[in-house]
Amino acid sequence: MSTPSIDEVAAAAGVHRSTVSRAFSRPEAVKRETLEHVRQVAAAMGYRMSPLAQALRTKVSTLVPLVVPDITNPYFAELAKAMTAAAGERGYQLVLCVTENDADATARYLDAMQAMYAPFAVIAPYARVFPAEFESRGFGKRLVVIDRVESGDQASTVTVDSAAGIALALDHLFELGHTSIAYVSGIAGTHTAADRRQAYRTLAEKHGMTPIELDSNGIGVGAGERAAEELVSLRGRPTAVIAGNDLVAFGLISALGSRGMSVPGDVSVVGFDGLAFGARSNPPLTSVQQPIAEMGRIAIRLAEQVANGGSVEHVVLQPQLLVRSSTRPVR
Amino acid sequence: MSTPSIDEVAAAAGVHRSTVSRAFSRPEAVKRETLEHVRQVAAAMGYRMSPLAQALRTKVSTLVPLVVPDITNPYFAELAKAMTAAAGERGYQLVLCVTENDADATARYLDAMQAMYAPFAVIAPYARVFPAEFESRGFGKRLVVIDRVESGDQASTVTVDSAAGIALALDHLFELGHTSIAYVSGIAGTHTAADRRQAYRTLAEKHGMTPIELDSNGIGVGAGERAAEELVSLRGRPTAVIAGNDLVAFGLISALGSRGMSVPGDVSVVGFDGLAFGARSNPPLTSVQQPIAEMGRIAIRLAEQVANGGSVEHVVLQPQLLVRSSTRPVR
DNA sequence: CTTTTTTCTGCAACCGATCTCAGCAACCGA
DNA sequence: TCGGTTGCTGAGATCGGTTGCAGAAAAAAG
Repeated sequence: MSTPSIDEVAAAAGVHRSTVSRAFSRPEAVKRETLEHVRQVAAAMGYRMSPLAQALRTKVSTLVPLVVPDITNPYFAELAKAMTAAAGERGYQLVLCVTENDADATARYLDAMQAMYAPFAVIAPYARVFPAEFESRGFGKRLVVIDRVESGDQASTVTVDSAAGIALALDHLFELGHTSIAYVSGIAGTHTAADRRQAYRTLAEKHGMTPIELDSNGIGVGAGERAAEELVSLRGRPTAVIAGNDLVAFGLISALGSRGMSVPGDVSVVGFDGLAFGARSNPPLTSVQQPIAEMGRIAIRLAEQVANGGSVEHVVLQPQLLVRSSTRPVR
Repeated sequence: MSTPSIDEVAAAAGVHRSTVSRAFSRPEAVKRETLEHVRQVAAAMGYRMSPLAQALRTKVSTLVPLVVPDITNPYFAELAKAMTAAAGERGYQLVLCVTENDADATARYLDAMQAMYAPFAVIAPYARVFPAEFESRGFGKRLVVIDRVESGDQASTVTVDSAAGIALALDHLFELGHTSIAYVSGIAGTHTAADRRQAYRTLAEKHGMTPIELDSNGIGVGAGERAAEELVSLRGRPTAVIAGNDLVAFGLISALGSRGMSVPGDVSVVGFDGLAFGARSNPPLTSVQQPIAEMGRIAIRLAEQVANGGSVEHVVLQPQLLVRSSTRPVR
């Protein structure tokens, strides 16, 4: 037996539909006794309002799409987890939209969610995103991007300070005595990926080190593999490498292992993301940690802000260094 | 400018609402010329039907919930990916419901999806699931469980043959000369987890080996950690261990590494799941592979079957051994 | 004890579709 | 030519809520 409709509840409580409706969505507009009575009757009947009917009428739902390219990537998985919690706290229901990095799929998802009257959308991209493309897709500025964007007035963003993160990694390695530190960017074509890489170059030179970029024009997966290949063949081999993200770091360590090099024995590795899984990898990964939970909460806040007519904003968070076991003093 | 409503399209095409509706949902009931005309006008206006209004009226939506306890667990992430694809192929839209292993959250999700007129639900549990609990939650038998269940007539299931999988792992290790093979079950309280463990016991004894269970009453995360602890302190230390799932295997390898033991140098490890990530772990993980993509497709098929009044069914798939680098002949 | 204001509830239109039913035209065979 | 099908379209109720408006009852003001 399915849940009763509003009319059945109204009949049972001896009031009109609209009163039942108000009892739930605008309680202050109903006399106290009536309200209690209606709620009691409703509860007894196991009544719950239809979100469909509600959304249809009000043109607003509590569905919030989180668009990610690949849920299999633990970074996006952790983000999804954090965003689910953050959305739940504010009464929203997160809908995960996995695009497999396909622009069409993204567009379809956004259209579908638009049709469901989602109040706004959050998107965590794999490649540079052009908010203008989304403007036409109906969400306008009601969009939060977990990356930097080209033209800052079109969508809110929340990111972590790339330069600060890279500095954290570099300083840690300097303290351990490393002086030859390479960088693997990995596959992501996001602005932040580019920023981290640029930060590496700039900071390396600032410290009088010549930047060594591994797999510098790598495409697709297997960045770690290719980087390892390059690394072992390098004369004057670097003693440490910073990876643009944790997944690349894992791949790199694996590929290094296959070539008989151990981490941190032969080379130190620091990742970027600070994923929980890094604590159980072999070896546990030292990494620049992004405050993912906080990013989720902020993303929701920014989204609500523009949805309520507020202004677009760009929040940049500070990362922290998470020291585990993949780095060690240079011999 | 949002998408026009059916009435606006009808007006523009000079026909009645109902004709526009039929032009899309029951084209064979409309004269050819009318149909083409309506479709043309609709396309020109960028019209798309409101899934909300549609679902409200027909009491059927294309939303299919996939309930998983933790999207951060790569097994569930891969399952989600496969199910998204499988659902998409059949015209459904998967909605990921992450419960954080909380029964209330599960109930809330199921209620919500029921209210959205989801035709059925797929659930991948962390603990034993009792379909009876869900029967009352509105989905009745329109439920597919990615695990074995207690009473087989209440919900369809799709699983992989645990005994066959364990046999695969065991035979592989036997071929490599291992004779002392331990087992770590890990944290999952599912029926399949229990089945794998039982299969290990049975098969070990059948081969004249005394079963060695590590962390045999482990609770919560850190199974790999505790198992490693036990393993190193064991006299007559096993030369290989089978993990109940890949995640535990990763944790075990990590913890072993921290204790100065290398895999596969000191001990061989085989996992269970065959996750893609295992190819990039250190070392790449030998594992019993579940045909996850196929499981997704079958889950959808079974669900459709009971939704259309068909019968509950239990599909058991055969696993395959994925040999990578975490196993090696015994010295 | 009126008059005015406030509080509460009911009425009915509306959101955007679907679907049964009835009506009309064209077509069939007799 | 006429009754009976068949094919197509329109009318209007319906799904389950929300909300502006109006009116009754209660409270406050005069």
